[in-house]
Amino acid sequence: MSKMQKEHTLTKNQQIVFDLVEKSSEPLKAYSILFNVQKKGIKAPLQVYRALDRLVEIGKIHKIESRNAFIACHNSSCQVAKATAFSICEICEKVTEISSAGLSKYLTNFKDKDGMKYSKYNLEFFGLCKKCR
Amino acid sequence: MSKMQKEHTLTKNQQIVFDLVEKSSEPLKAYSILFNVQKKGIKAPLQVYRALDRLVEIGKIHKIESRNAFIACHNSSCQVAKATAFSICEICEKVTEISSAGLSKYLTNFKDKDGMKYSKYNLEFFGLCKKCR
DNA sequence: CTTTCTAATGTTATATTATTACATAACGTT
DNA sequence: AACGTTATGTAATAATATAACATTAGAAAG
Repeated sequence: MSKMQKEHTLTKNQQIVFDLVEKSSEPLKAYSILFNVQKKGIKAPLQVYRALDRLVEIGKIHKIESRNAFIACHNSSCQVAKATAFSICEICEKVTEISSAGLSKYLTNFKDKDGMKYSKYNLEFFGLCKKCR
Repeated sequence: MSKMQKEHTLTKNQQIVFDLVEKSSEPLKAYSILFNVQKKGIKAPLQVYRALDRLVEIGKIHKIESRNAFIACHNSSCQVAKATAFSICEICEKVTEISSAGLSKYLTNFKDKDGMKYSKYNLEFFGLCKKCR
């Protein structure tokens, strides 16, 4: 484990939800997660949302805001989930996390007209993926 | 009217919804819009959502995805709503549309590892606004 | 080991956001 | 006038998310 990354031991529900999201090749929606973890004893939406909230907080997963869906983090450099970028195919809905040092550097250092600097950002690109073009 | 911008005559419901969003100093949520236009004869959520969808499509308003709220476009350069950027204060929830030629140019030209270029993006920055700092 | 504190869990109910389905009306074009 | 298209009206319901409150589990201190 990296020295820089704080260790977060996942609780039971968090682990169950994370395992599912992590295994998935596509972003999962909260109620789809709920349906799929009911056999593991999670019965209510709130149990899922609480686990998701915490997992987002510690950067293990990200929320795709335009889709209300969750995807595991595949970018070791966004450990605290403060700088996220995704590409989304508008046909097949495939979502990929973008790991670009240049992009991340540009946005992290971006200052607006008032000189305001931001502590966090989320960027979603839309277009057609290779397959769908 | 700019030569570049296509003229879109708004229909009755679209105009009612747009007028409200346009007057507002903060992003409005769909059901808050509904409540506020009931005196104008709009009675159902769907009427609001249809107007919002169309207004977003033609670039008169934008959706703040992380807040499920809508704000009028204040950026003459994003006429077709394909390149949007906002700053969001995490305390007071003030939202401002960012107009930065540099940012817009950088993102519009951004290509990922596979050389994929995108037709659209939405960027949301989070931090504390002047007042809340 | 037991008290205390905190975080996580369990459970029910409900709030909020958004869409499906279908019927009708308005409008431009031929 | 007939036709196709877009907008509207309406009811019902689906999908997403949170409030409120009770209970349990685990860590830390004495």
